[in-house]
Amino acid sequence: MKTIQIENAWRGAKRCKNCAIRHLVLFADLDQADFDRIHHPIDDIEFEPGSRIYRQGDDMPFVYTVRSGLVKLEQSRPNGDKRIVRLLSQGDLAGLENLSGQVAEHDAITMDHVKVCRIPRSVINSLQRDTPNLHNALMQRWQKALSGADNWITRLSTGNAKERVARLLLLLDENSTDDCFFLPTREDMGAMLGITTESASKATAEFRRQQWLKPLSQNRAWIDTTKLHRQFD
Amino acid sequence: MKTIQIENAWRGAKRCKNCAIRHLVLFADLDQADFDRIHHPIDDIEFEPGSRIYRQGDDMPFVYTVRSGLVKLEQSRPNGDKRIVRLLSQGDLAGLENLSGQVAEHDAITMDHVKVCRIPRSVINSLQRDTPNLHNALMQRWQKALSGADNWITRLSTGNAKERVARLLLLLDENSTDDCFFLPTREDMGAMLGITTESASKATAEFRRQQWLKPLSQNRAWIDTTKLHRQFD
DNA sequence: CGCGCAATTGAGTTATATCAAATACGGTGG
DNA sequence: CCACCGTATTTGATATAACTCAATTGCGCG
Repeated sequence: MKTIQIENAWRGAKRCKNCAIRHLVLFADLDQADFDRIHHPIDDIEFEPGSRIYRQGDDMPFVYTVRSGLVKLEQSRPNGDKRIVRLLSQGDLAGLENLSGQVAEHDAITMDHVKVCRIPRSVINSLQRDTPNLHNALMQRWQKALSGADNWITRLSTGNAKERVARLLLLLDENSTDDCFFLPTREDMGAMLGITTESASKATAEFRRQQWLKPLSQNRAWIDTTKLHRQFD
Repeated sequence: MKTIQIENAWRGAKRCKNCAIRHLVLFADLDQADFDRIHHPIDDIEFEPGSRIYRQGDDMPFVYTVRSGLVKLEQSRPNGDKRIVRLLSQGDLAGLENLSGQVAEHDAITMDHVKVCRIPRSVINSLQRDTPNLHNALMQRWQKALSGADNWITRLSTGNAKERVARLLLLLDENSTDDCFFLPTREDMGAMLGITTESASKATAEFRRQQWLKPLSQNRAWIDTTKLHRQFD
């Protein structure tokens, strides 16, 4: 469990410019000259569900681009229980705070099977000097993260338990490209919403009875967005 | 009520470089040449308590540096009630999202008597091209805002009502340069913590009975940080 | 088939929201 | 300076929602 496989070590990032999801990632607007400036390896890494990408307090000279799957950022409280403060999916950056040399503020843990690119801080910093486009891309990530954090408070940490679960499902559904989406464990729901595992379970169970939520395969589900939205948002 | 006074219109920002709190603000590391590049007015504005600096949805070509006082950023929920998602104090930036041309995501409302500098987006954007120091300063603001948002979730939106109030008081105390700090209304406490006004009131009243909290003048208070921390954090 | 973990369900307890009333406070005008 | 008014705060009683604890069910995997 929680093994890490390094698939490809791209010495010099020769294949970054052919990346299938390059339009989504930090390097979207880089040109050939920019890629030539990358002199440190960008590694392509896969994680199985439940792996820890990095740990709160780690001093790591990397940021991670999520290529596929879902990653949770969670903080531990002094009493030991954890609160999930953000979800990352395709195109998002994990470990932004590492860019300015600060230690990681969260545990980053995969919920799915996850593929990431591990980008050395030095690559970002050296590119920043020469490529204004990277600045814009970075600023957009900051902005998206911050606006997501605000939403997390307003939508997921406000109202009663059923409302919160409903809004979480709607959020997961919105962010999914598919017509179904990843359904977290009840424990993770609780840690995201600031409610207990049992309360999360009771809410999802009721939604299923109402036919507003239909579990499909393992960890995947579909929701009737119209009905859920009308009831709770 | 809610009047706005423009104190000084600094055509060209001639006095920015003599700003008393320049070491705290976005322009900390700018040099003479940088200041010479500022060709749009940076206005110094004062607000009385309860004024709205900008409104959710506004498309404003400005960011605001808080020079003194306390500003709350709040979002309205569809049902009409509001949730405060962040507090800004000296040196913080309000309206960061305006930099990338997006509309304001919050109402920005003063809790105190507040002084801000209103900086046109164009000033930031043109300086960004030439001064890498500004980039670093901006990135630090993004990072601080994001880390504050995470704390907001982990510390202020988790646990029971008394814990939340205690942690809010501790946070306000930490951020205060003084040995006393600004004590929000119970309604604002509720909007920050996701609890009702009455619950916020009951918690603060009990803390006062326990002598852990001592109101001083209007809106100002002192806490026994050791005792509060031992009890609730 | 049975094991282990996650999810569900239920009963009992506690905390918080709700509603209503009383009190304190600051500001205003006489 | 004092009386009054509106607002914020405090307090209490009750209803409701969430938590806690425990037991049961469901499910995937070996």
